[in-house]
Amino acid sequence: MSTIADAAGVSRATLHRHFPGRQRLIDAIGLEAIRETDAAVGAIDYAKMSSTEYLLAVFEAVVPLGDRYHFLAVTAPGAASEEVREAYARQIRGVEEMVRWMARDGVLAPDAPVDWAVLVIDSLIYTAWTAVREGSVARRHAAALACRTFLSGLSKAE
Amino acid sequence: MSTIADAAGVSRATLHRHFPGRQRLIDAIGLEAIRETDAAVGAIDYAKMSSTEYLLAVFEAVVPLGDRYHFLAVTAPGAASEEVREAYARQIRGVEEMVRWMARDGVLAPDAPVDWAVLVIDSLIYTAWTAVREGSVARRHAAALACRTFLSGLSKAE
DNA sequence: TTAATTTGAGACAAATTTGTTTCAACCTTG
DNA sequence: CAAGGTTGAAACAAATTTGTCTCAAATTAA
Repeated sequence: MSTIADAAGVSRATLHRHFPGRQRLIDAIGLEAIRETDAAVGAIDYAKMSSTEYLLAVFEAVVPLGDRYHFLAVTAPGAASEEVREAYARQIRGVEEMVRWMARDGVLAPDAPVDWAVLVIDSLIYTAWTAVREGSVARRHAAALACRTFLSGLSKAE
Repeated sequence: MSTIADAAGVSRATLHRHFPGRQRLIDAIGLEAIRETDAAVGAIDYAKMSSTEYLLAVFEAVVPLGDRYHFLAVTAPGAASEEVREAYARQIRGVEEMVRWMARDGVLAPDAPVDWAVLVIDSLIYTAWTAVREGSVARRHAAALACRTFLSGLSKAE
């Protein structure tokens, strides 16, 4: 708590005033992460695009929020309330829907398991954010690189 | 510490006897994880194979150890000693060498950044282990699926 | 069997973390 | 300016975690 207060540039007392108790803080972070992710993804107008264009747009929208996403994937399941975990599960189902869309469109290989695709997308989002963070990949290239990696991998196309 | 002792089926006192202090325990876990990973990868006879065959062999060897790998990637950097972090960095450089080998062989796309490839391999190892763990992917298929995802992605080949 | 080692349970002190409260200083708003 | 509200610093109690120690029971070795 005191580390968080310091990082927020606020006293420990104030942190407790805003979020009475550790649990409340964790839940608030989780809900905020979900809210921001939903907002970013919800702003995409998927009516106008193909499923792969949508995938790219999702990467573009979510990669910059990578740490929030990661919080939900790693910390929340262990420490957040049932409510947050449920909202996160809803988000995962959203990714699943996107994968099914791509599958229906014939974009995905028929033998690619949906669950696996969802996990790979999740991890590529976090990996792309990590790569930007540590300076391995330029911010403006990260989403496209992740998208391409998901679709065609990194081997030489031929 | 008491959670770990319980999980190990051992009393808290005994845990402290074997690893005097939290730091020593974390370091011991890190070193053991590195040792096991090195052993698994070192047993591969790369002289006989192509770079992609080697990649698959590495996935086969490391995916089953996924949680150890993840410990190094997530917990160790924050809490382990400099020694462990250094050994982990050495391991990452090993992955980097493998990627360069694939690049020299012309297997990788020339515009695929090496650092990105390394990060993707890392994350696919953990993702594959996760998928097995949660039952999304059969244990015997996980490594091959991860390898294929890395090389050609999940889109329909055409 | 006997001796040596290792273990678990429990008590204990110390350190760390958490949560609360008070009060003076500092904003905001009217 | 004046009132109402928010903040940081500090002190404080309570809870949790960590680390140590002792001793009886159990395991292992001789």
